[in-house]
Order: sequence, then C-alpha cells, then structure tokens
Amino acid sequence: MARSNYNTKQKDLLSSYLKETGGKHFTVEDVCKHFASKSCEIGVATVYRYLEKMIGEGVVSKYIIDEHSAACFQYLDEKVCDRKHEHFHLKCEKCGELIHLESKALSSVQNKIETQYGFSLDPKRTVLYGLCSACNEK
Amino acid sequence: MARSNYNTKQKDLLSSYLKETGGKHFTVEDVCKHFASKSCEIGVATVYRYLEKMIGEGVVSKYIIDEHSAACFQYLDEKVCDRKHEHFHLKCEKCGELIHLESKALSSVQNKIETQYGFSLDPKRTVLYGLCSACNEK
DNA sequence: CTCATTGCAAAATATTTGCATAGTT
DNA sequence: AACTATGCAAATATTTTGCAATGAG
Repeated sequence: MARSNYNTKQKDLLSSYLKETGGKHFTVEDVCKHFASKSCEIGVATVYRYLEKMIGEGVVSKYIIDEHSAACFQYLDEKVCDRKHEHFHLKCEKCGELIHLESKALSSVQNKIETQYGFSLDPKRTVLYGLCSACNEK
Repeated sequence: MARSNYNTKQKDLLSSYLKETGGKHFTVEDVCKHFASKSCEIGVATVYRYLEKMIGEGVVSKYIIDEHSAACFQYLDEKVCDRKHEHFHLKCEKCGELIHLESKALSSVQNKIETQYGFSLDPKRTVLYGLCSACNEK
C-alpha cells in the first residue's frame, strides 16, 4: 500500500521552495515563475501534483481567498503552524491572514454539532472565513 | 444613475423560478435544465447576469461550498421561508453530504471570535468539514 | 528492466464578455 | 427611435488528465 516515492530533481527543488516561503502564501504561478527565472523550469502539472501530495501529507494547506483568482498554498511547518495540536483556522477573505484558533474555542459548538447531527468536526480541514480586525476597520 | 430595467419574459421566468426554489440551493445548471425541460431555454449568460443583479439587490446569496464545482445560489426572502437567513454548512469529507446549520448554532462562538480576535465570520464562505453520522458509523 | 514521474498539450470546468439581434418603453 | 436585454460563441482562467518520453531504483 505504501506508494513508492522516487527522488527527483523537481521534488528537491519544490521542497526547497516550500521552505523558502517561510509559511507565506504562494500560488502555482509564483512557483513556476520562481523556477523559470532560475532557468530550471518545472511544469505546472508537476507543481499541482506535488502540492496535492503535500496537502495529503498535511504539510501544505490550500486556501481559496478569492474565487476568481488562483488558489493560495501555504507551507505548514512548526514555526508557522503547530500541526501537533489540533486547531482551527480563521482566514481573512480580504488580506488572507491566517489566525490560529485553539480547538477548545469551538468545543461547545463541536459538542453541539456532534450530539445534534452526529457530525464530528475535522479541525485540520475546517477553515472559518471572514474578515480580520484590520480589514473590518477599512 | 438609476439603470432602467425592462420587463422581459426571461426575468419573469427567472423570478418565478427563484420563488419555486423556496430557499433551497440551486446552481446555474439547475436553472438551465429546468427551463430546457420546459422548452423555454434561457442562456447561461442571462442566468448569470440575472443572479448577479439579484445578489446586488440582496435577494440572492451565492455560496462556494466546493471549489471544484459550480457555485450554489439561494433565494433569500422571508416571505417564502423565514429561516432563510445566513447559515453555515457542514460538509462530510467522505460522502460529501451537505448539512445546513442555522447560523445561531454558532452564534456564541461567533461572538467570542469577534470580541477576542475582532474577526467577523462569513457564513457564506465557511464550511465546517468532518464526518457525518452515517460515515462515522462505518 | 520496471515502474514512477515528468512535461506537454489537450481537456475539463465555470464564469465572463463581445457583439449582433431581438425586445421594451 | 433609443436603448436595454438576450443568446450565442468565443474568451478567460484555473486545474486536471492522457500519453509518450524520461529518470530512478
């Protein structure tokens, strides 16, 4: 069941790129341009496939900030996002700021939804959208 | 500045359709199929343009539940159904079932997040992921 | 050698737009 | 007549997929 995983130049480059982002947002286009400027192009399809795999491993998150533009990706390393402790995310629709919300902040609702609907929330995948304080003031 | 607004057959039909939905979700495709089956076709562009206008008037809401599928629209009219105001969605990661969650189910959390982070939630964009009761039992 | 991975281009998908025509006032 | 609305098809834009070629083990 364990899928083999060949080491390729592309994966190394993409992996380095992720770390370089330091947790900042980036789009697939950003990635492609980055490598194009270093004259070591990587196909879009490869970038999408790589990111998809990283998402599956919980190392990358994908956000849709604006439905009309490309998706934003974000590398989640411990400095940016402690994956060891379950938590929800608040995401500003306007500026894209990501706020961490301890999972207990939602525990009452979590329980309510659990008993009322038999539905168990998955913090890893749940992003609460809205406007952050800065964008609210504008 | 007030744009004129001619009465057309299409607008009448679309307006009736909205009321028929009774507040349920629908996609642009739903609308088109509905009219195609009644052999009074309406162009997609017209449907999009009409819905966009209705959104501007606050009569229709647009929800993006799944980035990979078409947007959901909803007719908002208290005369039709008085619990038609904003609501959140629960979506099962496994079977894809979509559950409506009255917004007041989250109101305590909504307030907490508002005061603690200055962050105002947007029900239209917020989907809580997890496992539905059926999938939990498997 | 075997099989995963890549890159390209084509496909798929959703929504928007230009433009000629039809319809409303 | 003036001007809006419509429908079509083409354009956009993002992401996915089929497939032949390449590269890793």
